[in-house]
Amino acid sequence: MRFSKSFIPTLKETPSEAVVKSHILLLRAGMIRMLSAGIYSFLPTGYRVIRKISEIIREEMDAIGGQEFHLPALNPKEIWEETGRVEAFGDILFHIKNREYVLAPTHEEIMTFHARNVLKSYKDFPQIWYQIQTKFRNEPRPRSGVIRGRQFLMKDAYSFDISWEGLDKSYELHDQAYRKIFDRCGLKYFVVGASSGAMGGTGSEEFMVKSDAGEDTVAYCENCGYAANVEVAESKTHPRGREDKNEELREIHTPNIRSIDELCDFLNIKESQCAKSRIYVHLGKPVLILMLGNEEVNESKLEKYLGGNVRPAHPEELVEFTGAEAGSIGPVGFSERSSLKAGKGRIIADLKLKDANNLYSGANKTDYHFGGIDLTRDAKNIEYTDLRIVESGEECSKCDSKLQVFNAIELGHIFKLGTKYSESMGATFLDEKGEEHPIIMGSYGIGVERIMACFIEQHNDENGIVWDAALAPFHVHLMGLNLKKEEVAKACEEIYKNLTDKNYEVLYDDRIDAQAGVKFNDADLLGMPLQIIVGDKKLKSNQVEVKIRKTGERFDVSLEDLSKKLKDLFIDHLITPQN
RNA sequence: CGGGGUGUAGCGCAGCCCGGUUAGCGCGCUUCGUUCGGGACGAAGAGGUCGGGAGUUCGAAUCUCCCCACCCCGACCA
Repeated sequence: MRFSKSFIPTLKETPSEAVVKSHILLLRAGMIRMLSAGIYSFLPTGYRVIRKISEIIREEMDAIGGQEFHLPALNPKEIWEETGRVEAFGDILFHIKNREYVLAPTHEEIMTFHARNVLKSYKDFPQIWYQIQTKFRNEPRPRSGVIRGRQFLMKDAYSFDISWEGLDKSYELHDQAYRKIFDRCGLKYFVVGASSGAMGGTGSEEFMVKSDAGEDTVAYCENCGYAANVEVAESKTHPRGREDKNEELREIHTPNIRSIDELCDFLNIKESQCAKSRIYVHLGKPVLILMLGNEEVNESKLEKYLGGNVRPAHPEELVEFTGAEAGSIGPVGFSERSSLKAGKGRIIADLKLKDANNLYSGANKTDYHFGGIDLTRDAKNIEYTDLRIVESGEECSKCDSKLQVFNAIELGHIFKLGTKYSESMGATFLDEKGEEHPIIMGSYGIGVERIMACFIEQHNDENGIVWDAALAPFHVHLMGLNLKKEEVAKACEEIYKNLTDKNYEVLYDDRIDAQAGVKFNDADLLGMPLQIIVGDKKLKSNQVEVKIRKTGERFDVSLEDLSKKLKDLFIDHLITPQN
């Protein structure tokens, strides 16, 4: 490709809307442009990268027996109503105004629709169906360039099995395929256990890349490799325990004290002497959650424990359920009180509070707290479970090392869906005995643009992007300096033809009026793995210069040796070592 | 959806508080010349509904109100 004939609008300055590195570099390198918030156009160079990523994904999906589909993004709304997901997605789902269509945010329904019409016999299984296709999600706040958009490319795959063992196998195949895909793309990633959230299902793993631009928070143990989304992450819990001298329960007047901090200041006590209460509503009933000190409730863990969605109680409900306003709520007398109005109120406490005594907590009377609370004496039937959000530096639950907690970008997610969609949509098969069963499904996604963005996040320097050969828009960036000199132009044309004939993808900077510095800077910004620099001085001794973008290493090569040298370089140096 | 911020030429910005010739600057772009291995120099040019609408005023980029877009933090994130 000739630079002078290409649309590669590089930018010298950083556009003001870009904050994260990959976004800045994608814009500056002329690979993407924003059309609207969270909606990006891929320019030719950027789209070449997308195609390379897609091709790697195809090869690995095909290798596990996947069959590629291309489903419509425009979907009849009624299919989405079969599974109740029009409501579940809410405002995230784009609706078409002048016909009853929605823009698909994912494709479980459509794949299940096709499966139920065709996969009728146990002999038809297993199946793996996938596509690489545009998804639409009305994100309230798109951000970080292509990392979170309203329209994005996703490789989504779906497995159909007749047994749970079959699902395990399909899931395992995807796990292996995903590792190969991310390895081939040159990404450093790790795999975490995750909450399956509203997708429903029985198990899931996320493929994550550590990044400050990430929107997920994960806990990771370097020592044993334990990794989990903080939604589900566990650490070694040490209950605060009991103090020897057991105090009497006593009421304390605490005017205008609302927070644990204020309570500690007011009574001159430590956080570890306090139990914070939060009221959640689960299936219409109040549940009191007790946390040690100022620790936050992990709502994902709570939902998992209770089974079903929870929401924090509204201020009016607090008074109704407890008789007190926020800040004065506590476990003592809660169950008895709420039994009058809304059914027996459960109390669920974090494991750190297991059987603790001498605690301070709200008295369920505004502006009053209790001191000397003994959870084994003063509140009945407390359930204990892990409800904390893991923090950096806590002990790993699997070994004795310390956990790190950091942000990460989710690249891929694999789910064991089970029968959620097949049951609601009536996708069944007949087994050998002629009995009907719902198909057992899995669902597996990869964010294609995110691979590109994450790669750039991990492979850049102050001058620009540093591509590996696998994803680079071109293998070689050929530069002719001062092309007004005939011998330079002639040599460049020969090299260009020669390398192109050998199936190298060459970007030839043939701009006549661009200065050397401009070409060097654009080449570093665009970041092809190899640069070939042709200048008149070295050409006099029949040599050109080769520069390895990644290392900055440069050396002279004679024209005759050039293609052999390139071959060696591509084999030896230009693929990032895998995980 | 809550909080904060920005919107002036393709890009980056100044001007706005305190209204007043023809709205500036750097980069980029066009033409000519010189240069030619790390974003060169000189000269001459082109390019603007100052985000949109309404209002105040003799006069609005500037003041007021409404709307829109975009960014950041939070909430949300199947």
